[in-house]
Amino acid sequence: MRLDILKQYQAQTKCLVALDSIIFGFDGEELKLLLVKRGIEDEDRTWSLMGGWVQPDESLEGASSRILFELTSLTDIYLEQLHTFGSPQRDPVERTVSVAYFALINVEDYAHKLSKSYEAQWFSVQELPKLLFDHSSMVEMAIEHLRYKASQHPIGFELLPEKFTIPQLQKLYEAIFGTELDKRNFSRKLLSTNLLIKLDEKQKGYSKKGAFFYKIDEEKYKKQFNTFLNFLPGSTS
Amino acid sequence: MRLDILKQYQAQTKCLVALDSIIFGFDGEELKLLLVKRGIEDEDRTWSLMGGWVQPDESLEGASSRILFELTSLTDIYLEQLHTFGSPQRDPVERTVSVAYFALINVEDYAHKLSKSYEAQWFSVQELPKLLFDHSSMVEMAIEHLRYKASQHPIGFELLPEKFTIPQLQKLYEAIFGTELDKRNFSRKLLSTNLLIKLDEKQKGYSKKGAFFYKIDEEKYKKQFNTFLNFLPGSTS
DNA sequence: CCAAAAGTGTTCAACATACACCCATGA
DNA sequence: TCATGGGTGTATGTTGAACACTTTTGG
Repeated sequence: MRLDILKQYQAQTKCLVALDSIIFGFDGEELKLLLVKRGIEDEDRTWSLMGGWVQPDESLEGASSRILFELTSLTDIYLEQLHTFGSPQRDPVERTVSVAYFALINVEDYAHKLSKSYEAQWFSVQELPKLLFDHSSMVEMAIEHLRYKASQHPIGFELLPEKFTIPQLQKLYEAIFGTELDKRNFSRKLLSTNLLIKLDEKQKGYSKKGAFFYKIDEEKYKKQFNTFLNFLPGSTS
Repeated sequence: MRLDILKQYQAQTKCLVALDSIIFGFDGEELKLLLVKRGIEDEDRTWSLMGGWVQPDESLEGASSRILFELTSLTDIYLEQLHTFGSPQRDPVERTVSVAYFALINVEDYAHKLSKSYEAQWFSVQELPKLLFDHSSMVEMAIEHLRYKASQHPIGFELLPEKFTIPQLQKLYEAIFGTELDKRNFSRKLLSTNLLIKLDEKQKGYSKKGAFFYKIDEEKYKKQFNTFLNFLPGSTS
């Protein structure tokens, strides 16, 4: 190793590297965000994104899965790096570069798994509290990204239980985009992807007639994920 | 400030934070990447992306502009954060988290501005040399992102001189997507965006007839940038 | 039997594709 | 005058949007 190179490395100021997760969920009606209580002063412990430090021998993806697992006890979650935030003043305690991750989980199935060690709570994305540091900008970017992504890829499934109905899926898309959709066009478009497998079972309790459950064709879904599906749905009249 | 919080900050291992730029250019024929010579051993100085350290009081965007300016003397460049790379072993000297930035510049106009202090060279994206560390994955991701982005947004203009012809623009899109396009459909689609302003001047020297120059309507371009234009062009027969 | 949600088909407009010929000019 | 690239129009198929009625069943 050349000495001047080593010196150059040693001359650099190091930085704290943290990670924050924007965790989306869907309860059947509204798009939700999972927040925890956190703060640097006793008196102003505010709501914030779930986060943590990147450990010395940990990759960023590794850290994001670990942190999500600590909070939710879930593995195999849809997780995607969103953006890295690094303005010098973003953390008033000490300069910290934070890598934001974008996560999609299914509220209903896993609500009971939430760790008791955190004061965690689901908030509607419509009514978010004031957040720590620059977490509001992270959330804003994440919502924009969710829309972008959901318009191109059938990513919505990540937010639903394994078995879901078409009206449920439609409500999800309506929540993501904040619009109403025409159910005839929606279901036609959806079924034309051939990504759904119709089950014999019907949903009980929600409506009198009951809607058929579907599940996703995992094979095709994974294969087609990176093809553009132009999934932005047409609106209702 | 609560003491336990402060202690928690102090207990964390800090990390070197660097930045690498994937700089695209277009010479009228091929999509190019700007690389510099760099390396940690005398004997294996390899080609690499232009990069640098993030300074203590500098934002990430600030660092990326600074580093690009050092190399090219250009300001006001299209620059976008791509992804942060942080696997523990990516830099063999010491753990370094690197934020990759994606830059689009115009080769022709600014070729002469390249700093002499770096051994910099344009390479066709078709024939890239072996690169330092994980820079090849960064480049791969950047190319994919360029395609994605260019298919949705009229981002191609960033790679061209202020005045350009429609055949030039078509060549650029062909280079980005690695396909041939039908010029009739391409120009119709392009002009239908109403983003181009036809100039009186014609290009000289390249063809006998000469093609009209166009410039972009900056106003509309900026306004429409974040609308999806679905710009993926149809192919030729 | 009625209210509430599920499910389904058709028409029309817009857009994407395929395709071929004439134009301008420098050599 | 001819070779080279520039520029344009039309016909056809596909896709998305608008729109209304029938079905099921729990209360």
